[in-house]
Amino acid sequence: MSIDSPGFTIDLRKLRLLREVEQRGTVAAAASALHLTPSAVSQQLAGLARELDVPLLEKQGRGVRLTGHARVLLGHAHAIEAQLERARADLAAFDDGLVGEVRVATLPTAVAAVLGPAMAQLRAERPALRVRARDADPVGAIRALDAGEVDVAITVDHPGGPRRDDPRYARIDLITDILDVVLHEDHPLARGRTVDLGLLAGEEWISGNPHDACAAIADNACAAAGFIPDVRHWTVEYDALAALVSAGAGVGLLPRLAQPLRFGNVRTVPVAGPPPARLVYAITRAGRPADATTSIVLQKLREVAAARHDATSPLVP
Amino acid sequence: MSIDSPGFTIDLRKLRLLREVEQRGTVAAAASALHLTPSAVSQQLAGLARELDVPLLEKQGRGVRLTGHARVLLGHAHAIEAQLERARADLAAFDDGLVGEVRVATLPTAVAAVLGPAMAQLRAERPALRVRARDADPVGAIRALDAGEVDVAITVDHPGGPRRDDPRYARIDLITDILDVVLHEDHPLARGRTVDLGLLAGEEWISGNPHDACAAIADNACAAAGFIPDVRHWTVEYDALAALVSAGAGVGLLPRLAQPLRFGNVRTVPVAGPPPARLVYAITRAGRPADATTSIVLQKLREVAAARHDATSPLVP
DNA sequence: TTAATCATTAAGTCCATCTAGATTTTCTTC
DNA sequence: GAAGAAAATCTAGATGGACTTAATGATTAA
Repeated sequence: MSIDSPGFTIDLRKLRLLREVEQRGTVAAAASALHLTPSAVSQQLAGLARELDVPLLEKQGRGVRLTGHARVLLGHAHAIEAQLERARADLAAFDDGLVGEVRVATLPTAVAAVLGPAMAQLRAERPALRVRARDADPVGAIRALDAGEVDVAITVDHPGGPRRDDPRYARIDLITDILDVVLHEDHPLARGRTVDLGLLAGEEWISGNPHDACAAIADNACAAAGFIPDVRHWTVEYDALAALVSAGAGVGLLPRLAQPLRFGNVRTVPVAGPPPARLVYAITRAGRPADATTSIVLQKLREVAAARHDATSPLVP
Repeated sequence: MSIDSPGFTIDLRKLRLLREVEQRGTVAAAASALHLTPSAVSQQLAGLARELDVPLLEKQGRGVRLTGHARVLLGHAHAIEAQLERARADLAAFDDGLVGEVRVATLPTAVAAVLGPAMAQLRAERPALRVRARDADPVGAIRALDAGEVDVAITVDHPGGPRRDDPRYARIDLITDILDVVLHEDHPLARGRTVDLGLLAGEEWISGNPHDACAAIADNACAAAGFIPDVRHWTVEYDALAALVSAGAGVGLLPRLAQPLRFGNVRTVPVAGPPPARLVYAITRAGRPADATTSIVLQKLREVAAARHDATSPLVP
């Protein structure tokens, strides 16, 4: 349908004219109230009636009377004008961060620790500010951010991702997610308070997604301990990695955010010395000053992360 | 506020452009879908952003991205377009008598017998067809009908009212409302099966509103019986007339629609011979064929009146 | 009957919107 | 890295819709 074909839309200005005629009783009075000539009002309403193919005005003495069609139409006009008024109010409220939708791409593991609590608090504090969350791995998160599909991404560094000082983005560090060793409960080191990674040089290793930060961090940690891990298995899901350990297939490293595990025969043990970790941060496009809504979500994420950090996952300096 | 001042209304066509840009992703695609040039879409959206004083589009690579403001606006646009769609549907349904409002002016006494039951049935059968009722005496009813304030009047003939064959109106007879004599229970004739009016020639009479049909009918009935009643009291409300009889102030005639009375010491007795009566009818303007909604209400009134007529108030031939 | 009020029509003016072409920016490809 | 393609925007000019003025017809009031 073409944009100027009849019936494409209804001109709200004409509805306004009709409403004014209803309230003031005559075309002339409506025209005067709107600073128009009666001729203009008459022509516009005749045009509206033609577009809709219904009679709107009937002659009544030397004045006019609204038809039943016109009254039906006006019933909706009131609703539409009210909706427009709400739209206008919401546009203003958007600038104050009271109304709007902020789209967030997040690491699945960050939902429980950060995004979920933040959304719960925001829902209570600002009911008209909606957060729309979606899962994304680090690659997908940055891609969605670049494409404008999301306003905020909660993610970690990954190979090929933007550098920390990339001017196209603004970051807020949220929490340091420490990686622990995952061992079967029968493993000789499973009961230790910490584990020296070097002692696991001879084990069969289970690695995460090679595109993910965890795999690289694990490799680096092993390299620092002086060996290259013998990776026999790859998984994308942390749960699958834990399941493999549970089955005795090998050992691995798992971020604390993905814990606790649901396998009774698996133990997680902190790494001895400086812990391998990944920094979870929120990142936004840095073009111009962010919307108030986005700033509020970021601030809430920072608050929630700070509380969480005190509890379980100390930031490394 | 002038009709073309900024903020008077929002052009729905521009909202439609914005929605198309949202769905298709680019200005060019939206323009193509609407058979316009990209230039036109760009200019219109720039104008909308200027009118609303909010940014709607941001540059994103070589394309554009919608701002948070734009998404807030579009949330309302969906609601508005849905409302417009409903308006269009209702305009069509009006012609089928499914949707609309019919305004009725009615004799107060006709509500219980005719209009009330008709409204109840219509509410069940056609929930979207609304009847708006208001009280009116015969003079006010015709005046409201002429002024276009109501579509139907339920009334009776009155002095100065339109003649039965007035071409400006169309009538539908509803019920013949017979007038009975009202007597105090101690009156010697109060226990009779009928009363000969001539026997009441010496009584003090209580009359209704002189502008009302009842007063004229009573006068005529008395004249036919060979006397002119000695009217000592006038009332507008039937209830007041009955109260006067109850107080022993005199006798009178009361329409059957106003009965039963709430005074225990008052009796109503039919007039002997041809009963004085007033014809209750529905009347509409006769200019052009009535709206389907109005016709449906009239038809329902006729049905209800026919049923009522069988029960209590036989039509005189 | 005359005058006044109201709506509508006809004709002309003016402004918003559209098209066409040029420009700028950005992405892709060689 | 250069060239080309794609996208949006800008400018200028054309077009159509909306408004005004003036005239007409109908109705009411005096």
